Order: sequence, then C-alpha cells, then structure tokens
Amino acid sequence: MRIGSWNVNSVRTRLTQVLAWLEQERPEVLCLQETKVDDERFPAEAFEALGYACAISGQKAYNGVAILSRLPLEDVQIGFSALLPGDAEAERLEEQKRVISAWIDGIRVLNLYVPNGSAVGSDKYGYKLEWLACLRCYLEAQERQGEPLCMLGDFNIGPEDRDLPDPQRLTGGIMASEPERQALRELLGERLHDVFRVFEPGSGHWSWWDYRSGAWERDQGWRIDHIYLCEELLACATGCVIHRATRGQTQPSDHAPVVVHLAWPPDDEEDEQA
DNA sequence: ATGGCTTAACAATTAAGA
Repeated sequence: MRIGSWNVNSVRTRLTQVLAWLEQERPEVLCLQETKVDDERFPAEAFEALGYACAISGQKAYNGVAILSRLPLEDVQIGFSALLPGDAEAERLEEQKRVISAWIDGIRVLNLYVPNGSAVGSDKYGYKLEWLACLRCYLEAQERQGEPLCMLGDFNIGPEDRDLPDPQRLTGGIMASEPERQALRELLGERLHDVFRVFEPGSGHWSWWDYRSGAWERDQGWRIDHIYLCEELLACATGCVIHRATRGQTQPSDHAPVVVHLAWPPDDEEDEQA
C-alpha cells in the first residue's frame, strides 16, 4: 500500500501533471493540498476516470485539501470540528479549508495543509500557532478513537536544521522558528513518527523549492512536506520517497510528492516485497 | 534585495504563498 502527499498549488492548473503522475505511479492513495478550488469546480471526474474516488474540502482561490483513493474511501471527516464538536476555536479555524480525513483499508488517513505564517511575529504567524494548538487537541481526540493514524501533508515547518538548505541563515525565521518547531514536536508526542527520517538521516533531501531566485536550479529547497505514522504503521513501513523529478517539469508545482510504502495490511504478502 | 516567481481573481493590479 502506498500513500502520497502533494501540494499541487492549484489542482486545475496542475491537472495534466497530476493525472500523468497517478497513471505512472498508481499509488493507492494521494492526498492533495492547495487545490485552490471550490467543491463544485473540483475536477473529480478526471480522477474517477483513473479509478480514484475523491473526498474534497475546498474553497475559492485559497487553501483546499482532497484525498484520492483507489481503495474504498469511507467515513470522510472535514475540519477540526469533526472531532471537537462544539469547540469555538475549531469552528473559527474551519473557515480555511485545511483539514480532511478518511478511513481507508483500516487506516485513518489525515491530510493537512498547515498555515504558512507569513513572517515571525505577524498576525498570520499567530494564526499558524493557534492552528497548531488546535491540531494538538484534535489529535488527542483522534487518539481516543484508537484508529491507526497516517497524518501527512504540507506542514510548512522544517522540523530540524537538516531540513533547511542554509540553517545558519534560516533558523529562527518563518518555517524554522522555535515556537513552530516546538508546537509540531508537542502535537507529535511519543506517538507519531516522521517516516522519511527512518530511512534517510541526511540533509539535502527537499520537498519544496521556491519559485524565486533559481532555488530549483541551485537545489536550495526545504523538507516541509511530511508523513507521520503511529507505531503500528511505522512497523509496516518499507520506504519513503520524494518524487523530486516532478519539480523539474514545465510549469511545475513548487512542491514534490512524498510517498510512503507500507506492508499493509500486515498479513499482505504482496506488499511485503515492495 | 521588505528583492527574486507563480497563482487566482479580475480585467491592471492585488493578495498570498513559503
């Protein structure tokens, strides 16, 4: 079983590339962020034609998340309120469409688009920290449900200096400030693990390259798109790959897909050879 | 370089991303 995450920076602008990648890779699940389209205009038919069911939570122009699945897509939950009913903060944060989950083949797949935060100390930075605090509460409620969890998406945080191209210059700034990193560590707790780091401890592995300043040509990226697994799923992980070639295409997204390979369900012999 | 590029919205510029 393979589960991918890709910030596509507009699903309509990127549709041809996403379809081509799906046809080539055929992951069981692909989670999208920054779809930038309301639900009525989401190109579901194009994905359904390739055998993918769609769960979507979008809005006009900004944000927007979706889960595409070749396996049955069940119990779709949208927003923080799904697990925090009556919580005023969860409802307030619902205005921006950044949270969707689904039950797929015995796994709770949680797809997130964490706010960017603009600049340290700005209003948007405050919003980002509030959003992360709400996510922590959401995850505590999720843990009480007892479902195996795969949480993935665009976290807009470089968790450690090895996830940044120039730590000396960038540490402390947006996406690398201690409050953001601490908020992320706290919501992960002892329960959730960055599966990419199980297989690759080194620096120089990026998932996002700025459109500006020739960041791609100079390979000055960040690793801000992550896949986190609970212990039960982590024990089944056989690999985690960043598909960086997509970033080198014409008119690319600034993010590349990240894919985890799981021998799941645990008794599935076919997956264990992956 | 409070810069650089790309997208959506709207119809020439602005907001936002990260």
